Amino acid sequence: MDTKKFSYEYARPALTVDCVVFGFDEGDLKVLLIQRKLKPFKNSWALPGGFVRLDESLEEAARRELAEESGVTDVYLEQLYSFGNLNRDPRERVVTVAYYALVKLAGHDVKASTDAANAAWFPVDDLPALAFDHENILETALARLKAKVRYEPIGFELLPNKFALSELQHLYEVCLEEQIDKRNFRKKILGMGLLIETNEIQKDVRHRAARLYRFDEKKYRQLKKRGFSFWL
Amino acid sequence: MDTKKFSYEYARPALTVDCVVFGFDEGDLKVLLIQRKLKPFKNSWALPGGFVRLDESLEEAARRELAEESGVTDVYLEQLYSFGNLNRDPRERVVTVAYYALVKLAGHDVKASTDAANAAWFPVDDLPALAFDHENILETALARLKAKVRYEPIGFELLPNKFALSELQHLYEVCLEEQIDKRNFRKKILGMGLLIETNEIQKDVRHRAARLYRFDEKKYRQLKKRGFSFWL
DNA sequence: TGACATAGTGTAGAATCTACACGACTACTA
DNA sequence: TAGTAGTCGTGTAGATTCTACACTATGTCA
Repeated sequence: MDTKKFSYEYARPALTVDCVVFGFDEGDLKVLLIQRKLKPFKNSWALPGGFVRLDESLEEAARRELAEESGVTDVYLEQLYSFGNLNRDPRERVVTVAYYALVKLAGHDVKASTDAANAAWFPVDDLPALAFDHENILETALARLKAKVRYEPIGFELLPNKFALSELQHLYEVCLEEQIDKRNFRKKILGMGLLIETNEIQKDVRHRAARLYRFDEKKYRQLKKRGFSFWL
Repeated sequence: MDTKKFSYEYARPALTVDCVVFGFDEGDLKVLLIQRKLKPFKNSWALPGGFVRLDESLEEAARRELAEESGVTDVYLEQLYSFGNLNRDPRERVVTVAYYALVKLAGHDVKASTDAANAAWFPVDDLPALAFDHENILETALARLKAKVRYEPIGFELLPNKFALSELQHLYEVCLEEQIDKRNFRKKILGMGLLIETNEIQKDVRHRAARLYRFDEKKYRQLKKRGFSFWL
């Protein structure tokens, strides 16, 4: 039985997408990994991903794989980089277009995202060995996140819609790996006029509750058009 | 005669690389384009590029195509973005990994690079219609160049090894599309300590000749390791 | 030798950044 | 219910950096 139905004049690499999914919870940065059920790297942890179909764009493929393998939908998703070294897959030549996603982890229950497949969240500084060149991809994604969080307001994608300033600050401290002065941080972030003060406060917290804020995405888009640039 | 020798179980998109080659000459930013000899878009101008072979990495493919189609070698080359929309190529599904290159155009004679194929340099603000989605790729490359020139010393890749400060300033003015104050520019760029003063001056110039400088790449790498960051 | 074109130089005022400490509020507990 | 523990929320002074701005010097060319 010949299952190889698609023929071409020249050899073609296989094309996949892989996703580095970041979440922020319990005070640190996490990545979503899938445990492989098939060879090669059977039982190893890997980034969610898979083959690109002919009837979908690259981003569509990334979103589909994300949904199928980990139940993650409606997230911030951005192309990261394409990896095409010769021996990244032991079976044959595979080129992958990597994406990274940011999810509001604290909102969704962690276990809810986890039960779709054998998926789990790992702290970025305590990872298992990964399949293929996925450690390399993950490092690239971390570097991108760290750089981009400074000049685009993407940090908010990792927090719930309503958050305390101290949570935001802590997120930045974790991403940038540096301490930030509380008063200076507040001055700067509030000075940009992109946070809307709600009249809610933190709940279930064992000390004085902080005021919650929302990110004003609409205003950000307006300001951006006029040449404003987010900077932290 | 069956020329379709390569068969796969699932359909695969074709994979190409395309290069946006920037040069800086006669005071403005130029792009290298190739005139297509084949359908589709026969006779249209397009970015140099072609199919990725199985025995070469993505970057190798980009360098090979660059050399074959335009004679350009030994340049700064960096991956830009991958484009995979469904109908970017009318024949079939083609995904392309785009790169951008920076060449020291003033050194090499323009015509020397041009005679390899039907290739020519176009000012970025006066381009012909381009094949496929190449205008989109080019815009993406321009945006990247404009952003990156601020925080990485890549501008030097577009200038000859020895250059006058006014040439460097002019390059920045063109890339950033804004006027820069001469004294402030000199203060900042010299203050970084990354320029080596040569004892040469401009030649063939019809006014007082300016002193030439070189970029101190070695020192930049040292400083970068210690956390220094280039900024303009 | 005079006209032209660009090279090369400093400063003052404004804006931004940095470092730093304490009273207010809430939950918990003894 | 008074005390304690833990975080919230706030302002300022000094250092640094940014910005705007104009003239003399040096070489070419006619």
